Amino acid sequence: MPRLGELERSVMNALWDAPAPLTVREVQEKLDERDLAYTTVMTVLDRLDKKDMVVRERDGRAYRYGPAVTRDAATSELLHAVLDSAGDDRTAALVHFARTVDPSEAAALRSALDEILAMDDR
Amino acid sequence: MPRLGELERSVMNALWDAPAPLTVREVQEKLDERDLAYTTVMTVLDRLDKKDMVVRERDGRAYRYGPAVTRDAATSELLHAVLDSAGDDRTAALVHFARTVDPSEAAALRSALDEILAMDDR
DNA sequence: TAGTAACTACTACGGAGCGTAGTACGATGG
DNA sequence: CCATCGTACTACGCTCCGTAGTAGTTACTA
Repeated sequence: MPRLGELERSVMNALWDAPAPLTVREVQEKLDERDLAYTTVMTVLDRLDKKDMVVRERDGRAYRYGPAVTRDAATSELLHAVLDSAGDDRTAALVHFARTVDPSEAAALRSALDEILAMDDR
Repeated sequence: MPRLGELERSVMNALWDAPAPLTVREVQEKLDERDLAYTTVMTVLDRLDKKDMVVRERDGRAYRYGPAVTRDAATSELLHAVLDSAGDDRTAALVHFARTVDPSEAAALRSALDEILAMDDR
């Protein structure tokens, strides 16, 4: 997954927050604090499409855009990418990370790990 | 911590791999497969310095450059940055991540979490 | 002592990514 | 048939980064 710019990320967030695929117009309205031109939103969605971050489907004369992956999966992929870029010290980096996450998140993380490790043992 | 380019990352790796701070010349030699100009390496080190990724100290008429943070810490910071960019679903992203890490890394991660969570309980 | 080698500081340039948007053109509905 | 809405394509300026040259300073050496 390629890296996203700040506006691209906002658009993805809009798509992730929506219960169903959105048209360009609807995305523009969701971002109306930024007062973007219609074509700006179109360009961004087009780039996201080229990056395979969104899926588009025809709806009458317009397109509807939806996220190609869930937000969790996308973030998780990014985490993996960072880890891969770390080269050798993957484990060390993870341990460092573990020591610096928010406690409640640490707990969530551990219980998820417990589950998957338990399945492996079986 | 700012994002690094590919050459910048190679230079950081050279610094991380070295037991002590390196001069420009020494970094250039470590990267000699790439056959970079001396000044190219200088520029990169200069940029890394402006990004606070390295520390430089005088050594005679030359400078010696060392990493400003350990590799683990840098990677861990990046992981945090990714997580922050994820917005709401931090925990969900972590859970997704947990389910997709390499099993041996999952084990390492969990034992690190065990430690820190145990300390918190105390 | 004057030339050369080593090192730094500053400037430059081209390509890619991205925020931003305009124009041209086709379809559609009154 | 004309105005509206939507898409496709093009564009422009900024920043980052890989890459490097030049100018200037210090220091050693013949």
